[in-house]
Amino acid sequence: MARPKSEDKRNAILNAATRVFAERGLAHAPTSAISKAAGVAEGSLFSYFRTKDVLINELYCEIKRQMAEIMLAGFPDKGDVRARLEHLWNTYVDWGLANPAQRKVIGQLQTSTLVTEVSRLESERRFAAIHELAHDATTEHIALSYPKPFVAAALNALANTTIEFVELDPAHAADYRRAGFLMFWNGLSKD
Amino acid sequence: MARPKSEDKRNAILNAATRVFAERGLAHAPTSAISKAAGVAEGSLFSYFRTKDVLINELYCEIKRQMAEIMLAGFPDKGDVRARLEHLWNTYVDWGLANPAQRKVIGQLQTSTLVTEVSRLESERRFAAIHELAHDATTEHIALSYPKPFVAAALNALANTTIEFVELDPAHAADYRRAGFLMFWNGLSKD
Amino acid sequence: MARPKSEDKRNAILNAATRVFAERGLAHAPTSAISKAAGVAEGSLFSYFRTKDVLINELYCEIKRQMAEIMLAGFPDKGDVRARLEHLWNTYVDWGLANPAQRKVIGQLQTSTLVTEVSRLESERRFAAIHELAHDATTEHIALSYPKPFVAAALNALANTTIEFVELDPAHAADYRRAGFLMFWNGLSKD
Amino acid sequence: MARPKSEDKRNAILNAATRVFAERGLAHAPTSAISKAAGVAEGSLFSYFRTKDVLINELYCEIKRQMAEIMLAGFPDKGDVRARLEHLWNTYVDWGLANPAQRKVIGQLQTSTLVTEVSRLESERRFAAIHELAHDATTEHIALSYPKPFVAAALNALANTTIEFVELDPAHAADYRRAGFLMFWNGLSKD
DNA sequence: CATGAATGAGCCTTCATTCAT
DNA sequence: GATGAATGAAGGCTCATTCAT
Repeated sequence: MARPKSEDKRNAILNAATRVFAERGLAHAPTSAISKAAGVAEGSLFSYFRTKDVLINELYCEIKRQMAEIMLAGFPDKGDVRARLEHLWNTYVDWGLANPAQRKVIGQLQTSTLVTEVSRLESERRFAAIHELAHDATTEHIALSYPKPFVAAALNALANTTIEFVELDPAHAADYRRAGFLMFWNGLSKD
Repeated sequence: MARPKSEDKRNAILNAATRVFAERGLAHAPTSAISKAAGVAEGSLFSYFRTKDVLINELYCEIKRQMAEIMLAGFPDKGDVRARLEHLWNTYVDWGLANPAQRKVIGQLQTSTLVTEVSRLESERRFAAIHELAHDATTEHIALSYPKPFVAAALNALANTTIEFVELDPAHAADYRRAGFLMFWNGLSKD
Repeated sequence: MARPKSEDKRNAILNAATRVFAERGLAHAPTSAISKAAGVAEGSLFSYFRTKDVLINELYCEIKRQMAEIMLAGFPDKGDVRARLEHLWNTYVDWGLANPAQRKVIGQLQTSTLVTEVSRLESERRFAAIHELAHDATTEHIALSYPKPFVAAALNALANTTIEFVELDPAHAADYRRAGFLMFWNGLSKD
Repeated sequence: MARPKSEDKRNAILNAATRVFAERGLAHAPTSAISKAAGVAEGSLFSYFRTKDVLINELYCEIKRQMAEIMLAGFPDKGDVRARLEHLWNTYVDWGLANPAQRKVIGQLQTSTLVTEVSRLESERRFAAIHELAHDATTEHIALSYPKPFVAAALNALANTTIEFVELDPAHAADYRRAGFLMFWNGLSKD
C-alpha cells in the first residue's frame, strides 16, 4: 500500500481542518488546533501531510473531488441539455447546502495564494470533464453561443450566489434553487 | 504644528498593502513588507492604522468605496432599466480590468475572516443604494420575479466571471463584456 | 508519551529569571535573556509560563513559598512567644543572607504592578498562618497592644533593614542579627 | 539662568510622571503618557529631561528633597532626642499620608535598577544630615547602642509600615502613628 | 508509528528618541 | 522653544516543524 498509515486518521485530519478553517478562518487556524480537533498528536499531522501547505492543497483537491463525485452521481446521460445542466445545478446547490463548512472552506481556498496552480488545474480538469459530459452526444445547440468554460463558470457563480441566499433564508430553499436555475438557463439562450 | 499626518502617506500605505496583498496573498504579507513597499518606517504604518486588522478593514472599505464611486459616475438616471443595469455592468467590468490588484485583493478580503461584519455592512449599504437606484422611479417591471439583492449578487458574480475570462483572453474583452451582460440580462428578463 | 514536561526545566527557568531580574532589574530583563540563562529555547519559556506576567507571578509565589517553608522548619511549637518570634526572625534573616538574589527580586516584585492582587493574597495567607502560629496556644500576652499584622509587618521591615546592614558589613552579621531582633522585641514588649 | 525653559513646565512633567507612575506602575508608563498628562508635547519632555532615565532619577531626587524639606520644617532644635525623633517620625508619616502618589512612586523607585547609585547617594546624604541633627548637641545617650544609620533605617522601615497600615485603616491614623512611634522608640532602648 | 515537548524564525506592536515644521 | 509625526530597535509571543521518547 502506498500509505501505510491509517486512512481513517488521514480523513479525520482533513475533516478537522475543514471544521477549523470554517469556524476560525484560514488565518487563525494553527496546525495544533487542527490536530487537536482531529484527536491526533500535533506531530502526527505531519506524518500524513508533509507541511501545512500540503494539507491545504490536499484538502482543496479532496473537497473538489467530493463535489464532482456527487454531481456525477445519477447524471442523466440520456437527458437533454437542460436536464443535464439542471442536474448539475441541483446537485451542486444541494451539496453546498448539505456541506456548509466545506463550501465556506472552498470559498476561502479559492482566493488563497496557498493553493497552488497545480492543485487548481487538477481540479479544474475534473470539472471540465463534467461540463463536457453535459454537452456531449447532444444535437441541441442551445447555449453554444457562449464558450463552454464560460458557461461552466457562470453556472458555478450563480449556483454559489443561490446557495448563499438559501443559507440566509432556508425556508425558501426550493424557490431559490429553481429561480437561480431559471436565471441561468434563460441567460444561456441568446435572443 | 509639526509635520501634519499626511493623507498622501496614508494612501501610500493603502496602495502598498493592495500591491503586497495581491502579489503575495494575505497570508504572506507581513506589515514590514507593506511599510517597506510604501516607503515608510515600520512604526509609521501603525500610526496611520492602529493594527494590521484595522488596515485590512479600512482597505476593504476604501476599495469598495472606489468601486461604488466609479459605478455611480455617469449613471443614466433617465435611462431605462436595461441601460441602468448595463451601466453598472460595464463600469464594474471596466473597473475590474483597470484595477486587477484591487480586484484580486477584494476577492481575498471578501472570503477572509479578518474583515469584520461592520465593514461588510457599511460597504453593502453603499451598494444597496446603487442597486436601489437601478430600479427606482421606473415603470418597467422586468426582472422583478427575482429579489433585488439576488439580482445584485448575480450581477456581481457574473461580472466577476466575465472579468476573469477577459483577463485570460484580453483580445476579446469587448465580446466578453457584451456576452456576459447579455447572459445576465436574458437571465433576468424571461418569465 | 513524548518527553514529559520536566519540572527541572521549569525550575531552571524560574532560577534563571531570579538571576536575570536580580542582575539587570525587572525593567531590563527580556524573556530572551531569561530563556538563554536557563539554557532553553525562547519559545520553551512560553510553554512553561503562558506569558511573561505569569512567569513573574509564579516566581513571586515560589520565592514566598520557599521563604515560608524555611521559616516553618524547626519551628519551636513548645517555646514561648519570644522564642517563636526569634525563630522567625533568625530564619528570615538567614534566608535573606543566603539568598541575596531572591531577596533582591522579591523586593522588586513587592513594589511592582506586575504582581497581581491574587498572587499577593495567596502569599500573604501563607504568612498569616505562620504569624498566627507565633502566638497561638500561648498564655503570654506580651505585644498584644499591637495588631498582629502590624507586628508581622514590623518584623519584616526591621529584618530587611537588618539584612541590608549585614550585607554592607558581613563581619558583624551575628551582632546585627541579634541587635535587630532586640530592637524589634523591645519595641513590642514595652507599653 | 541655567534653565531657560519654564520651571512650571518642568514641574508639570515631574508631577505628571508621579501621577502616571503611581497609577500605572513604572513598567506601564510610556513617556508619551507622561507628556500627555503634563499637557506638553511628546518631544518637549526631552528638552527638559534628556532621557527617560534622567527624568526618573531627577524625580527620585526631587521627591526625596521634598520629604527632607518637610521633615526639617519646625525641627525642635532645642528638644530632647525623643522629641526630635518623634518630630521626624510624625512629619514623615504625615508626608506619606498627604502624598500617597509620591510615596508609592518612591517605593517603586527605591527597588528599581533605573535609579543610579549616584542619585541614591545624593539623597542619602541629605537624610544622613537630618539624622545627624537628631542627635547632635545632645547629652542624652539613649539609642546609641545601635549605629545611627541603622536607627535611621529602622525609623524609615517602621514608618513606612505605619503609613501602609494607616492607608488601609485611615480612621485609626492617629493611633497607628503613635503606636508605631512607640514601637520604634521602645525598640531603641536596650534593656 | 504515535506522541507532544522543544525549537527558533518571524511577526505585530510599542515606545524612547529624533527632527522637520 | 514647542510640536507631534516619523523612526526603527527591541520585545513578547505564535506556530510550523523536528525529534527524543
